[in-house]
Amino acid sequence: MSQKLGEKCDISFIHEDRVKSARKALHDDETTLELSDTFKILSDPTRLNIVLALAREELCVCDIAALLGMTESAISHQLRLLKNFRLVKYRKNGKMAYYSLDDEHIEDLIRIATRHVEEL
Amino acid sequence: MSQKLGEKCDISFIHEDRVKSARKALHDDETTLELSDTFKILSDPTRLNIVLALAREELCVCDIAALLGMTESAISHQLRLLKNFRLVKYRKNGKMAYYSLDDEHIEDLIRIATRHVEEL
DNA sequence: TTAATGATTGAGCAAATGTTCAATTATAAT
DNA sequence: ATTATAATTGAACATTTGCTCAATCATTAA
Repeated sequence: MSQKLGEKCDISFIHEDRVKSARKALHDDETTLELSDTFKILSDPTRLNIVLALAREELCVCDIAALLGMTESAISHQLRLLKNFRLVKYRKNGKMAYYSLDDEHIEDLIRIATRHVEEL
Repeated sequence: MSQKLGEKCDISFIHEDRVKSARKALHDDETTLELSDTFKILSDPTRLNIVLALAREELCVCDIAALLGMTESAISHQLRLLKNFRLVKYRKNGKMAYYSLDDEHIEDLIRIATRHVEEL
């Protein structure tokens, strides 16, 4: 995120004032990365469906696989990502692993995005 | 998204009631895809920065490249994606292309996500 | 007209992604 | 003990992604 002054775009900063102003709208690099990662975790249809399902019901891997018509393996891989991201949690009961949502804000995020999509 | 009943997970639908309930939380396939695409467009740090910058200021490609310390080519490629997604618009003036945000809701989305990230 | 410059484009490439498949673990049932 | 099954894991694979580089377009300046 370093700016090279006037190497290209040589009328050295075509709009220096605007660029300065725009810079204030950006976040620091770490926050930016966390932000984009938040969007990334929801950017896959399978994961999005898993999150939506778990927002309503506690389900085992088998349930989710049946619900989405996918293999348990594929679901398990995605659940690991969601778990690492602390979006879902699980409890073990015998052979089964019961997953549920572990985040209050993500539903708001999806709701806003849904509204956005519907207004097209 | 087709469900194969009882092929695997053979106690045929471990929790049929819950799966049925969870299914109601899902969207149709097309909406799901549009939703995940909405998140995907914001899932890259460069695009996220571009959107945040254009939310505050109208900028030319050159400005954005300088702001983010990247080549005009890289920025132009990302702008094309954002333009196709109707998140940004542009006007031409001579050699320059002035880009600006073309979406009211996306800022809300980023704001909610920012709040989410800050609460970790 | 010629040269210079902002912007766009396409090919190429390395890295990341999402699934399948097979192997493995852990628990329950016989 | 043996078998069956829910779940996890790692390797392999094709696809997608985001960038660079070079070429090109479009407009302005000389």
